[in-house]
Amino acid sequence: METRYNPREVEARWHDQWNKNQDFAPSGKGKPFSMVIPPPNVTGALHLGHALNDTIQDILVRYHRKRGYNTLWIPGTDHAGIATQAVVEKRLLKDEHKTRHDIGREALVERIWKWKDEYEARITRQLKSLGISCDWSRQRFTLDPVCAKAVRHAFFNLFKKGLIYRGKRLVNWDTFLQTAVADDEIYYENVKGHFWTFKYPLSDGSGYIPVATTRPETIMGDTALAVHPDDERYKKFIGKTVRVPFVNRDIPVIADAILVDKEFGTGSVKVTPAHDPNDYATGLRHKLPMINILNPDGSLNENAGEFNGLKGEKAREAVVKGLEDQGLLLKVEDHEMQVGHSDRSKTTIEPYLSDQWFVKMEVLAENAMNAVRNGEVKFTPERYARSYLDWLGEKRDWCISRQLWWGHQIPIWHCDDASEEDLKKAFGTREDVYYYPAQNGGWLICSQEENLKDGCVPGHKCIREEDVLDTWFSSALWPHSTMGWPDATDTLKTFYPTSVLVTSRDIITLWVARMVIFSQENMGTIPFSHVYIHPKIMDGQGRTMSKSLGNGVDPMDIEEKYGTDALRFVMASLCTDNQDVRLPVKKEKQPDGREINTSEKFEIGRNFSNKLWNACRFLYPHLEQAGALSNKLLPMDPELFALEDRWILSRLNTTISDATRMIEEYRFAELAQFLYRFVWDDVCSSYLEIKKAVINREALDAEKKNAMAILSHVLRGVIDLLHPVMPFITEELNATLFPGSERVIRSEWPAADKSLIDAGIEKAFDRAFAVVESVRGIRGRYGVSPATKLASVLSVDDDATAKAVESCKAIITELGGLESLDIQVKAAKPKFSANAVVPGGELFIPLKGILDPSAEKARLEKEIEKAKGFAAAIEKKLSNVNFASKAPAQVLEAERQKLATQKDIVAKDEKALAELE
RNA sequence: GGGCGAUUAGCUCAGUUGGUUCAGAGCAGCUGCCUUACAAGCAGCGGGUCAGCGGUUCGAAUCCGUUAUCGCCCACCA
Repeated sequence: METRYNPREVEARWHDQWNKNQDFAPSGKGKPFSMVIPPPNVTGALHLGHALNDTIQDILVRYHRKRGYNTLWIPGTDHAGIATQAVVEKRLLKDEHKTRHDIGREALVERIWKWKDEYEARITRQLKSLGISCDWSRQRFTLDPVCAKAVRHAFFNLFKKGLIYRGKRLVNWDTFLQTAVADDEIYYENVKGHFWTFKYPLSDGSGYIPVATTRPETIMGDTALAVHPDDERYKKFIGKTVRVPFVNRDIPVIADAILVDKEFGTGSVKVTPAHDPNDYATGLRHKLPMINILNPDGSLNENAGEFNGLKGEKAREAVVKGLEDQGLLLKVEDHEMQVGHSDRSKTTIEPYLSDQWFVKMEVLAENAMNAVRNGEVKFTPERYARSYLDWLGEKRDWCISRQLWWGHQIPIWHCDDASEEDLKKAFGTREDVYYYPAQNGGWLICSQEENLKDGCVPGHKCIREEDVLDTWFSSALWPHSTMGWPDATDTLKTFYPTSVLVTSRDIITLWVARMVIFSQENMGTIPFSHVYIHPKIMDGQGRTMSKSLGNGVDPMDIEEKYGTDALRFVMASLCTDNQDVRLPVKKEKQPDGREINTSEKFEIGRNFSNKLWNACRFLYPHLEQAGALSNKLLPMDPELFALEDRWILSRLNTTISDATRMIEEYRFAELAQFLYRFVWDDVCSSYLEIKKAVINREALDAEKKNAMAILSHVLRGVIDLLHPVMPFITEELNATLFPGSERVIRSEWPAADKSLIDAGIEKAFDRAFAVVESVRGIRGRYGVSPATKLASVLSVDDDATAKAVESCKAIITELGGLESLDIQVKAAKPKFSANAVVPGGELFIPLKGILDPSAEKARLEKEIEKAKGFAAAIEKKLSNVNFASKAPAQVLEAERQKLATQKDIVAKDEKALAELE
């Protein structure tokens, strides 16, 4: 074995092995455990957030596989509609100075597919490199034929039930991409603007009502002027009409207490239902006309009269000037406001009235809420159930249409001039076609088929809807579409619903909630019973990692630098109950000249791998000598057990039960920490060091052989327990130390043997360890090298203690580097010796010529003072009547014990002080 | 504006039902070691009024209230 763990070479080998043996495929035996991967967007490469998400899932999958579950994890990627189209369009513009309209729908979509192929391949490479054990033979893409079929069927079902409708709605319009953008794809920015107050003239010429606005250019779209019903200033105008400047339309003055705040501005509001969300709601309340004054590109249209064709700031200036010319402008104030911008194009969002498709949420949302309320779907941490419920509780209809070219084209055909008879004749009793009359005449025909052929309604034109579906529509089907729904596949039968969904908090509403909804609709059941929400990784300053900030970390860089297991270990360590975790990022030049983002936080993972590796490397020849390098564990002989042997077995079994619990409870940071402690502290620092003398014996005596048997048991456990987190190194070590045994990915998860867990032994060990620490402390104080073997005397208070300590003698002499340990009841302090008070006794180490009496005096005095102070505090507490009467007996006893200990320290140190000269 | 988190050592974070030697880990710092498994290591040391204030309690990092700062989600002011 090499002196350092070499991840690259080992990882390559195990990728091959797992692949060759199809270890990631379901075993076909046992209870099912299944998951679907949250499909990464094909917009770009994976980042650290994915690494974390996928590591956690893989831990769960590998654990359950080892527990004997029939385990399936389905991988795949998401077409990410608008995001992907936007990156490809941006590139088109940059490289060729062309827009999508220059090359047309077909050519653009073709280019996006190419992009997708490139990035899907890259993402898949990254995922595989992480060692995650998905069944790659089932890899899906949200736009592939299997998923497309599911989408058509889901749409069809909802359409037939009347849960999908088409309507005019105010949407967030991206004037650059010319598409509706979802609320969550908008960010707000503070923009310095103005607040214009002008006169709204009454139609009858009797005066005006002052009104203030930040958007004067929308005035041509006004269809009412609203005031507060209780506003004395304007009460008298309610029911009258005012005249819209420029277009000379009369519009009513209405009373609306929801829209209008008496105290704000002029206390009057111009209502433009087609171009403002609040006005839109007001328009619906008062049944106002909605006049669209914008073209899709954001310029004013013919409804704007003389301003037709003007856009943005120009339009605004022209309108303000017009108002001024007519003497209507009263004042201009500076005003800062929040303006919505499209996340994709970074341009200003216009509220815009357009034809869109919606899913009715009323009933669907209620059902999905119930699933969480009644505990069918459980969130971990629990608090996240709240964001889910709050969001669904709004029951806002979901706008599912997008004016894009990349995505699932809506399976609707418009037929404007056919009669119902024509349709009946064309489609007869077909169950895969459903139609109903459109609001403004004609028919909407929905088909489960891929494409209705031209001439499907003889003599009438059927034109396919151009819009595509919101990406989340196909993502919402992911758990069952990946398993082949709507076909009744064996996979669905065996593995649906899935067991756990692992994701991050930002898509609880967008994705998690919608999966529940669609699963309930399509499958009649929930899609998963547990949702584990893991923290989000931020940079050292608490900022989201992003391309634009340049603070993102590429998992593959980390794998190369530290090893994949190291990356995975650190990912698990980050998974606390927290909502964010910070990872300080550091730029670093690589030997090849490349600059990468990395973090010192990964060192612990690499060091840990190396530690484990070296422990095994050390033991290897000795295990070989003992005949333990085999797929059969050497039997242990309990007769020969020393204290440390029983201790390490107790620790092992405690760790088994802890680790199991941690995974079951999604406490991955603790899992990583427990395993780290066990391997580093218990096995390496303690057990191996204690046993070193035995291990290094040349001859294989019974004691050594037993030690090697114990160590193989311990290593067997470590390898199995660590495997879900660190799959590569554990397979490699298993193959080395237990040749011929089953691969760790398949071997059984260990069960804790409760009979070997012994708190008494762990306590005895702790006492021995306290003595060791005293020895080390004395060495540190006097700079005595650990290589210098020391003679020592351990004075104990009574025979019982002497006997107990005798059983730990090996521990103390080995770890303390002692030449001798003379255990005596109430021993006299040897001359020139340093002392240390330990539980039940006192340790003396003669240090003639080294001991510095004055330094020793100062130390003892300090220690005495400290112990006295502490003792006084405890006495005070004990003398408190309330404490004595109310605290539980255990606590009282513990306090008395502590007091005795402190008093003991004082007595012994004082004696030592007296004997110093 | 509504909701949810966070605030503990220089940095990143633990601290599971309130028990005081329970203030911890890793990293960073300092001291000493190439002690034949591991310098990606070993041994030791220093370092924190647990954000502030108030309350409950015999007892609070832990429970309640409140303030401050930071972050996230949702809704958004004509």
